[in-house]
Amino acid sequence: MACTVRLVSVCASLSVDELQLLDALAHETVFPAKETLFTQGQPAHSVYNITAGVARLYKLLPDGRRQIVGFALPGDFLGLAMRDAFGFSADAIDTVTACAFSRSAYSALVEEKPHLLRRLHQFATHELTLAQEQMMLLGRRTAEEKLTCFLLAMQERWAKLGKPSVTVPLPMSRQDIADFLGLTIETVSRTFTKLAKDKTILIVPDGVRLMNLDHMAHVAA
Amino acid sequence: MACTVRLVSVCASLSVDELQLLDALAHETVFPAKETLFTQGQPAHSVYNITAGVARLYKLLPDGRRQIVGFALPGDFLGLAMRDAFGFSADAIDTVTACAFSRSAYSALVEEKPHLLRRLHQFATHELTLAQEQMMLLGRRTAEEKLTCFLLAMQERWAKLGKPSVTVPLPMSRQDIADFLGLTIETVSRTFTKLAKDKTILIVPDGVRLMNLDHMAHVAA
DNA sequence: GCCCCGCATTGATCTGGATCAAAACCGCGC
DNA sequence: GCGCGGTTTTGATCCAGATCAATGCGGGGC
Repeated sequence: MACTVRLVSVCASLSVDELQLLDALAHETVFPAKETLFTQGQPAHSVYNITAGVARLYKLLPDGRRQIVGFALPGDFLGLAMRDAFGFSADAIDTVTACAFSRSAYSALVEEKPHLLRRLHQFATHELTLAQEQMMLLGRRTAEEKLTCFLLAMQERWAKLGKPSVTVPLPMSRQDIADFLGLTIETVSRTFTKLAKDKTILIVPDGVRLMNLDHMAHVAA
Repeated sequence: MACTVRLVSVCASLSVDELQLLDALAHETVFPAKETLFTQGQPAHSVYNITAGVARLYKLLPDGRRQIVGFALPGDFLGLAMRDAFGFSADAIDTVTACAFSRSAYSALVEEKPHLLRRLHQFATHELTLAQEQMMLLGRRTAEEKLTCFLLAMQERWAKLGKPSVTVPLPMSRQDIADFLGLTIETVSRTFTKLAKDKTILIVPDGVRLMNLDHMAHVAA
């Protein structure tokens, strides 16, 4: 497994021989941009560990309203929050590569490796903390605060993956950002424009440069 | 430990001797209505298992805006989503009794009892699923849908605790409901009035009677 | 019983963000 | 380079829910 995210991912807790066990179970899969990894409600035969690319994770209402519950970056694990069926859909934003594990084999391994379970539990509680932060954002923040928090959070996430920079890549569309922040595409666009006019950010191709981190951190509180 | 929530709680996974170990660690604590269990950012010396009453779990912004991230009912475990400090505050809505465990003793026990860890992990992933559901609600649903979903969810939760009934107790204030649903108290009140006029619900002291479950389930989708 | 006092309801008005509607941009294929 | 389809930006208007402002109501203390 030529895994470039080993140190930040679930696998970081494992010994060499445990990794070999895991290797035997994993099959690396490539999903081209826009392809579906899995769909909400579908029986969860596999779980995934993203190794490259970005995926959007979302829930749909019957009338088509969409809420993106998260963006999965390299190192993220998909399959924590499901019993038999996936609780959300996932699709590739750019080209995504992922380690897929059959759920039964993965469950069996987790049973007998408490290290791995502890690591997964850490991931789950971290996700839960982020989800609660997102509830605050969705329920109580203004459009400008939402976008500011989002940009800072994305910078932070890329930084943890070894790409610390004030230039933040944004591979997702404006519509995706809107559906993540509980806004419309027009409001997201207008808010980007406003932050750019304020010289808080500079809009660059496929991303944004953060020009006034102090001010942004203050808005995000 | 005269624990009335044993079957639905974390403890359900334990054997008799493990329960005795846990008993030795627990001290039952009573919090009168409005008292604080713990505060966001405070070092987390204890974790809690609610045995009676209802607590509100919330985050505050520096300017006072509040988001309630959940209501803790009997059987709920508080202390999943924190590293060293609590990620949210909790206070008693009515009289709350809880089993408190010192965090260090609890961590040590979890280390050596994979049963308990697996159970905690189940709780965490369940919480995560609920949190994602709440994101959908906060980001994409209308006021009427929000309240309808909330009332159905509360009914479900009381039912799982052995109180199945179309009369749903609501010990929390209108302001609490507003801060949970990302609305104002006025909108919550108006929406209650509208649902009552539609004969979807009947407002009773400290709660609500659900008069048209089919219609509510349809709105909640 | 009656007076508070904190909560809830109702009413009137305002507004942030949604909706509707063009334009502008930006690859990409030919 | 040019045309074309999808995305983004900008503009004009609208409206769900917020805000501001009384009024109502219920339970506890005396």
